[in-house]
Amino acid sequence: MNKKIIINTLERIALFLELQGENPFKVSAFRKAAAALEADQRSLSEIDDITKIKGIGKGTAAVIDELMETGESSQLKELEEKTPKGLIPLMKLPGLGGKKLSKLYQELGIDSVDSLRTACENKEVQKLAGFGAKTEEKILKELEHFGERSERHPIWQLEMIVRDINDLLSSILEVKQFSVAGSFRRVNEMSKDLDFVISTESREIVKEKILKDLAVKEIVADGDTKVSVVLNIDDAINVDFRLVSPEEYVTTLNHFTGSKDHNVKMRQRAKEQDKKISEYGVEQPDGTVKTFNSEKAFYAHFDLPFIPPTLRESGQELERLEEIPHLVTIDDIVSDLHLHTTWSDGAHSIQEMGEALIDRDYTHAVITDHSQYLKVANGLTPERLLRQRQEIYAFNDENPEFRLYAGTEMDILPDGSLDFDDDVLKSLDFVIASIHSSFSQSQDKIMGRLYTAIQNPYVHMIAHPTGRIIGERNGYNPDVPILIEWAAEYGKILELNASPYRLDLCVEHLALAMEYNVPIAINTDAHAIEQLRYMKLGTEYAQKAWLKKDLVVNTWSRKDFETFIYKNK
DNA sequence: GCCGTTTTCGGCCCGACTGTTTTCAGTCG
Repeated sequence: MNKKIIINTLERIALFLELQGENPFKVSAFRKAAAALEADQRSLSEIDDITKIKGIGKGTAAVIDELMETGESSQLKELEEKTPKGLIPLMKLPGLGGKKLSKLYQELGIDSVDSLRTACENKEVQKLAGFGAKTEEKILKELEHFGERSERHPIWQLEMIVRDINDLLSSILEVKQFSVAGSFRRVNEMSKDLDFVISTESREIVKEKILKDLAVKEIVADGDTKVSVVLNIDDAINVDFRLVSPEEYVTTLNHFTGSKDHNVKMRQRAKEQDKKISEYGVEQPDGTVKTFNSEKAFYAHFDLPFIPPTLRESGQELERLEEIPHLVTIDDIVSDLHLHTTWSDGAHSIQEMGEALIDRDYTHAVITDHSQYLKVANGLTPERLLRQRQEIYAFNDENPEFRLYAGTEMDILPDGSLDFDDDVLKSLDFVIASIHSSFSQSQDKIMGRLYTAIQNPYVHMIAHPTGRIIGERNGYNPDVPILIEWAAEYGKILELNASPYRLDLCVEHLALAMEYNVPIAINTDAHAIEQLRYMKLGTEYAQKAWLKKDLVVNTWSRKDFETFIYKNK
């Protein structure tokens, strides 16, 4: 029996109990049991007494035992027979939860989108206790475009919107402080909506200005402290604004940054000290409410180090506190090893790129334009590569405190060969190998291509190892655990491409690479100076994998970097 | 359903908003 199946079964039981309108604490008990099992690092065979795990008791252990013995859960089976599957998608309708759906099913026999629509149209729903005409209207309206609105938005789409909203909020005088919160602040790949927390003493004015200057399609909620709107852009996006006083700002930001699990763990901790956390502050045992100037002070109040938003996920982070000081941050980064210029498909010259890198206080970087195969990107022939190197070294002569290295982002061709001969590669300081073509080849073929690159003594790094674009395409589906083993064996770097479109490798694979001590380079792959900012996103994303700074190549000094790149020369 | 070194019963994170009520339940984050 696979652990994943058990976790899924427990979660499914919770879902069905919820649809039955069961006691919410009972529902969450099943969810907690699933989460506890998932958080436990051991495999099933390594766990001798499952009820020793906190959150798993007699009832949930019985489900697990039965699953292990028979492969099935009679409790889930019974629930599935009792509850129609058509109710599950209805849980997604705003305003409908387990209680209301249960009532609709029990009293009107509603078990699908269609029967719900018919019942609303016949005005049967408003007759039920707890429902009314408004609820019925709202359900009908939601049903009109049910399933159209995409559930989750990719980080690259939201990043642009966040920048626009940041500009708007910066321009409002009455706004004292503000920040994006929610899963976007935690650097999740996908988010359902955007949350902003705003500190102001003039809520009404700020609210008015936001609603006036933003392209608002619909106002979803409009209360004292909360405005919730749907933006009028192609892909409707929900944005919540929380308006609070300057004193409350930090605790509100913390609350709406979440995650939910992190907040629950923090509140439990507070409770042990007889304190109470809410978005407005921390209520002390004597009833007074304490507020904070910074999140650092907030965590210090509970004898905790500052926990970066990126780590606030499962609640497990509270048990890994001693690792936090070793994690990579933007302040540790001294180089960028994957950059394009006007020599191939970049927007800026070597000179412009170099100066922008110096402005960022980097000590070194590598220019890695595309290779000749990539004709659409104006890829470089060996001859142009030679001329480019002269320009790079000329820049170094004028800027002795900084160093640009001559590199390439070389294509691994569809037939499995490399785009440059060893003689050419040998002459370069740094060689990246990447796949940009024939994504649909079999996994064997893709792995063969990657193996050729990994084995080559002059290749230093594999860029964007899976080729994925978040929310758009999965890439070329390599067997990443094997790739990681190869990288460890041949001493190669794997990239964390920091572009919000890619974030490739993903969190799970970064964590696996760290187990194998494979060095990781966080690179922007910038095709223009503005894109150098992606480095911050890259380091934050790396934190989600608990990546240690020592393993991140861009934190290495120029001397250590040179030792690595010249070791086979 | 789970939990307990002030507890084996009575809590379970906390509060805003909405729509239904006429003091509150359900939903949401």
